[in-house]
Amino acid sequence: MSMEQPLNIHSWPRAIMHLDADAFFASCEQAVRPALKGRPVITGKERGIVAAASYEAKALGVSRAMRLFEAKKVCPDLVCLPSDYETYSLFSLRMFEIVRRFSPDVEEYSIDEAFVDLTGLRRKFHGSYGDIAVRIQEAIEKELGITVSIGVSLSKVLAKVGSKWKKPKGITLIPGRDIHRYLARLPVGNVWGIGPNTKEFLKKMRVDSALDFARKDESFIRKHLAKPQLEIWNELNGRSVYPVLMEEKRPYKSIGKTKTFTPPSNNKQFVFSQLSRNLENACIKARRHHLVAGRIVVILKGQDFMHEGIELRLSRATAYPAELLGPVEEAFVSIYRSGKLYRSTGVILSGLIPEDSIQYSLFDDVVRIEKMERIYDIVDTLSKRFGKHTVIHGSSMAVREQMQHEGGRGDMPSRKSELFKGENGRQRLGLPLLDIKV
DNA sequence: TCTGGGGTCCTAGGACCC
DNA sequence: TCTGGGGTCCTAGGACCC
Repeated sequence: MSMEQPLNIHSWPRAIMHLDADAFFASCEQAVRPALKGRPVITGKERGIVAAASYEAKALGVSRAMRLFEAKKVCPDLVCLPSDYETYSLFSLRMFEIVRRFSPDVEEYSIDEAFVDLTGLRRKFHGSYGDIAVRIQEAIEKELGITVSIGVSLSKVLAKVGSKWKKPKGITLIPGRDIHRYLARLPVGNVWGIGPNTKEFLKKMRVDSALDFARKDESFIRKHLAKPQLEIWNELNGRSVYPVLMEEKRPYKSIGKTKTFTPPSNNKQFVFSQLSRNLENACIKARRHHLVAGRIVVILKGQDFMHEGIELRLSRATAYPAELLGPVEEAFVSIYRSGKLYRSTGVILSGLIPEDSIQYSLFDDVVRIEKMERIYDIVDTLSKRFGKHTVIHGSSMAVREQMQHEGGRGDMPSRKSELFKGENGRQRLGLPLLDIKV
């Protein structure tokens, strides 16, 4: 394999901070309701698994992704709450605002994590990077009532090592001369970006700690691994290659909705209505962000956890289910296998572009499209006022019907579409959009 | 961890074109 | 007719993350 391209290594040493909120969802709940402070709290009730656990709950043996009934078994006093993303987003927003008071160079990495480039800020704040970390930590705790853990080092990967080192409410500085001490005590699989696969491979090569990995020759990395690992290797050695990206929320590249249902079903109409519901949800999200999709992937997952997908290319980008339902149904019919038990369906909208950049072709029925725009404006308005899915497509109805009387079967007759051309086991739909009844 | 949901990036290899 | 080599674009699937 050839990787002659040099990596973009920054030429001077940087001071990069990683900030990670402690048990974020649970902490927000405790901040909002002080009566919950000191008590074992978890969120995720709506899904039946633990999404976040407060430190009190963790101390009693509750861990992430645990099933709710198990968590209650080990901890009968557990306070179980549904996740309230609106509130968490608000806390997140305020947290980033506070961080930005110290440096404009902030990357909002996820709802509860930030990277900050602190390079050169010591003079401005009359103190060390550690002092700056303390001030940020104090400001967040005082103003929001939640705690964060912070790592500061020469690169993003090392800063992440630091923020995980001591939790909750830790501050860990890793200067260049101390890097080896931290890495020696860190299993390589715990390094950001090293997943189970790479970990297994490295184990075979007798690379166990992050230090073992960092000490390997560049030639070893280039020979056996790929670009992401080479980047991580450099970062672990204190050479920063990942910049702190402060771009305003980059737009979505894809929007997906998947849902698992239990028990698995071989009712064709029911499975399709699940798919239809996912399509509606994905489109709602796309419209909320004023995006339209040029491509759409339809996915079915069977009991064996193998999934089959098919990608559709649209002649005109859209985020209206009425336009997509036809093609999606064709795709569904082509991959659905009668009698097979399915456990999940999914839809991914990709090739996303801003809705105002749609180009109409000569063949588009502009009048019909505008009519549809008005209808979905109304749908979105109603949903905003009365709740999601106030108006749903008929094709999604079976989701509800199934809830009412379980076990009904109603296989639709299978019809194979000529629109699909198989090639190499993959299939592709070369559209014209189907008729839309508006 | 016997498997929830929402994302991003990388890469090998095919299609297509000189 | 057979054949070589090189470039670009695209996509499916892998790997990883929160």
